[in-house]
Amino acid sequence: MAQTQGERKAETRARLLAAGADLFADRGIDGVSVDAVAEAAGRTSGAVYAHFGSKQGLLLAVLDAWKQSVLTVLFAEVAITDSPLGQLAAVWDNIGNNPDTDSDRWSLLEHELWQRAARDPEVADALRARSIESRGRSAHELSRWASTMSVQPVADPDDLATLVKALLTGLEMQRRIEPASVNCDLAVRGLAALMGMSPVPGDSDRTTSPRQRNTVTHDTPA
Amino acid sequence: MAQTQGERKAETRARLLAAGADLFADRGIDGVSVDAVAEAAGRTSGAVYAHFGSKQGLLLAVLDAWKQSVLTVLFAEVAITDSPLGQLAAVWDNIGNNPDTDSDRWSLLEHELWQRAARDPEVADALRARSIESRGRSAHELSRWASTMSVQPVADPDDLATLVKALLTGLEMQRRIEPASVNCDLAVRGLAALMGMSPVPGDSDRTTSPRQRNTVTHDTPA
DNA sequence: CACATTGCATAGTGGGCACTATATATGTAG
DNA sequence: CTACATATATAGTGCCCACTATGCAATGTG
Repeated sequence: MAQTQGERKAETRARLLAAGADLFADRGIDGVSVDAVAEAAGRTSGAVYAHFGSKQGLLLAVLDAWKQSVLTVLFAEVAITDSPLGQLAAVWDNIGNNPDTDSDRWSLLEHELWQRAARDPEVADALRARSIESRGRSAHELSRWASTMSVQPVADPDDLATLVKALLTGLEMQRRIEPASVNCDLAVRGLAALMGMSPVPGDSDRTTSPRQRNTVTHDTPA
Repeated sequence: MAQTQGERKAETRARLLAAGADLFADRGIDGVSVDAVAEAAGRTSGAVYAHFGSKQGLLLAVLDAWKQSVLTVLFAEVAITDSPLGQLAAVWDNIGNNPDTDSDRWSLLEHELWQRAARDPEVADALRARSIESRGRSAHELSRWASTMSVQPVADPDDLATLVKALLTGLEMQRRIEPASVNCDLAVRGLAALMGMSPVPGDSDRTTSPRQRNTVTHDTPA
């Protein structure tokens, strides 16, 4: 007996979710056929329909499995950095400065989902739940950070988390269109302004110069 | 002679572009067939291929025709507002606080294009050109504004324009997922921080309370 | 008034894809 | 060992859609 049926089923499900996340991020949801996902997972489309019922079901399951993964990594990276501005730089490096990494693909997938949410209430609900939860976690970390640093951010923790996420998201988008227009120093200046850290020293300061990339890796959620 | 051939051709082209922009924004590029665009324009798919060669050609033409329209309206709205914080509020109202208006649909279309640009170099080039140009205009307006107001923004005009656009884009995205988490006051606080206007008064200040909506309208570019 | 050209319509055509119906093989229970 | 249950494979089916080939009526030209 190589595997029980339950084990095989669980493995198939995990493979399909991983393949779905990968391909959806790479080629876009509409650019990927159910057969392609199944093949990438070493299965056939029959398995997808047995597990998820439809392509949409697979999509929602991918979204669900994906919760928290990016934020968890982010906090880990910030924790192992020391200077205040260096920590802001670590935030940017994780969100928007990692071409061809896991976080890069997650962010493309997030955009795919966002776009679909604009027209599909079911996806919108799922994304909203995720958004509320991750903002809560960010707000907590940000308020701890602000009191440690003795700075006065421009809004209360929850609103501050919204502003920070918005700025990072917008910068990351801009970077994809026009990489030259966005760099780490710029992101740090923007973040510092929101955190109430005035005024940021110039480029000569080494805290915002190119950093050795830390290597906390993402693991695909179960 | 009702129309010369040239007039008819020009009208068909304009109709197709308008219908394409509308439908692409509404249902997504992949969610709209060439036949649907043609029908919305009162023509048939033959006209689309005669004018643009392919669906992609139509898309690029839509992108091209769309240049500047949003920024032009934005500056007009800001110009007819008086108080400094009121002007920041006017910026947000135009970018992110207008459900079911033209600017709302433009922003959805912008996201459609952004997403496609992530996988299609031809679209990416077109978007990049648009981005550079509009940042230039914004930088100019922002630096004028900053010197008029005697404030010291957190970065030079070009970088400041990038930060402002990023923040507005991110807030607008967040608003679509979770409208309650973003309001005008929050946007004004964030913008003010980037502009170096410390510290923003609380909510009781009337400058950020609900404003009568101005009515500068978009015109579909020729 | 011949007749070329243009602008668009009409009518396919082939391919891709979401989804279904059913078969098969492997594990499971009595 | 028999009989059933389950997980996935196989083989369609019908639809949608980008794109093409061609027709045709209106416009332009001498």
